[in-house]
Amino acid sequence: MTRHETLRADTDRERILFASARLFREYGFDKTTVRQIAEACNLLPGSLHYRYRAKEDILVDMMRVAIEKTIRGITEASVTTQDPLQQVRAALQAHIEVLLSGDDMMYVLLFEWRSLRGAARKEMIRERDRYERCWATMLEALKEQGFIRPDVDTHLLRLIGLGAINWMATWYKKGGRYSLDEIGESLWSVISRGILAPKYIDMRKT
Amino acid sequence: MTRHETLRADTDRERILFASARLFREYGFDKTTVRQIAEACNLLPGSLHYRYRAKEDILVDMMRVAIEKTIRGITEASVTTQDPLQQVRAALQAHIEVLLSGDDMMYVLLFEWRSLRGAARKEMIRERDRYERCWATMLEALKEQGFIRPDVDTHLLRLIGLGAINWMATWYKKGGRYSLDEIGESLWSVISRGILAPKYIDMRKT
DNA sequence: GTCTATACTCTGATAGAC
DNA sequence: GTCTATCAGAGTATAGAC
Repeated sequence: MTRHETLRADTDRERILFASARLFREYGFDKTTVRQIAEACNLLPGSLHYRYRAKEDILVDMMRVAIEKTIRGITEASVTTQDPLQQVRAALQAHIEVLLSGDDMMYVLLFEWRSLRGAARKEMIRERDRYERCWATMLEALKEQGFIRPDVDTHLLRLIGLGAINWMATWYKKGGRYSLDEIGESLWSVISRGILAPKYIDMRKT
Repeated sequence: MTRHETLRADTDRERILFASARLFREYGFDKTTVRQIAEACNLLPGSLHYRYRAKEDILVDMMRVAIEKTIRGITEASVTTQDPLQQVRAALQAHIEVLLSGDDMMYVLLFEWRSLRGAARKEMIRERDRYERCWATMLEALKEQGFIRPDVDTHLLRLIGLGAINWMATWYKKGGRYSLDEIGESLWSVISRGILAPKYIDMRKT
């Protein structure tokens, strides 16, 4: 396959994924028909079938892209500083921004994994675990270094924190009452005061 | 309608709602067929249709029951004490317990409202707002009385806190690593330290 | 109130011409 | 690679006997 073909393929793939993501988000995976998807891509159903043999294949491919984007987001954000606290702060903000910046695939990733069955679902659960392990590693390191109070269970903390962020996808509206920065700062304000050892609380930057 | 008929109707209604909730949770609303529901209730599709004219009607009725249960849960919990901090603590635990105690309808309430369209969806949004206003009232009162630091935005706090709880429905497993009490205590530990004015932090009971 | 039987629509997926 | 045409099956909802 030549470089040109690769680029074309990526373009087509992305056009299908973006259009599908918008539809899956608005109507849900089950209520979206392959005819709708094809129409949104200016393709006929038969042509779409040539790219993706089944509707579920589109969903799986979309989720792979979305989770990769999320992992890349928090990874790149957290390497911009050496300060362990700032790394977590940056990763938190990155997760919020990747999730809420308007990419419908992120929304689909969170709420449509139930539409997957069998092997595809297992694969996505593995991918999600891979993402969560990034957080587990960060938080455990922070605790070992004494930043986090000993009585805090980092596993539960991760579930609570990521839950608060993921749920934002249900209420955040672009251009609404809060900016992404305000949201991130509020969350960090609560969580950092809630979990840090006393001597570090005043070291937080917002 | 006699008392006997009322009870019968409620019983039938509940049988249908419980069975539907289990199916909606397991397969999703869209993938659940009316034939499946009827079979799970030991009814034939025609008989089920006599009770509920459309599948969506079952979902709406179920959500009404679930949201009423939630509101009753936090209301009854918060009146057991006069201490404003303990009221919020109790309401928080009540929300966790109502949500995670195993009632499939609660799960459906959280994740299937997207399957509603038009008037039904609007009604559910109103109901959800009614519930959230209970929290808004509690939190604003707490702030006015000086328990919560002035820089905390109670609206955002509510969204963050309820998000953390609601997301628990995606990961909590009965009999798993954490009990409902542990989960509630961890969340309260983080949030209370995170938002309370300094002089109240040591007044918290866990 | 409950059942049998079915109408009618739309779905995902495919076959095969071009 | 893209299109036309169509399949087999599943979906909701209903009509009408009992």
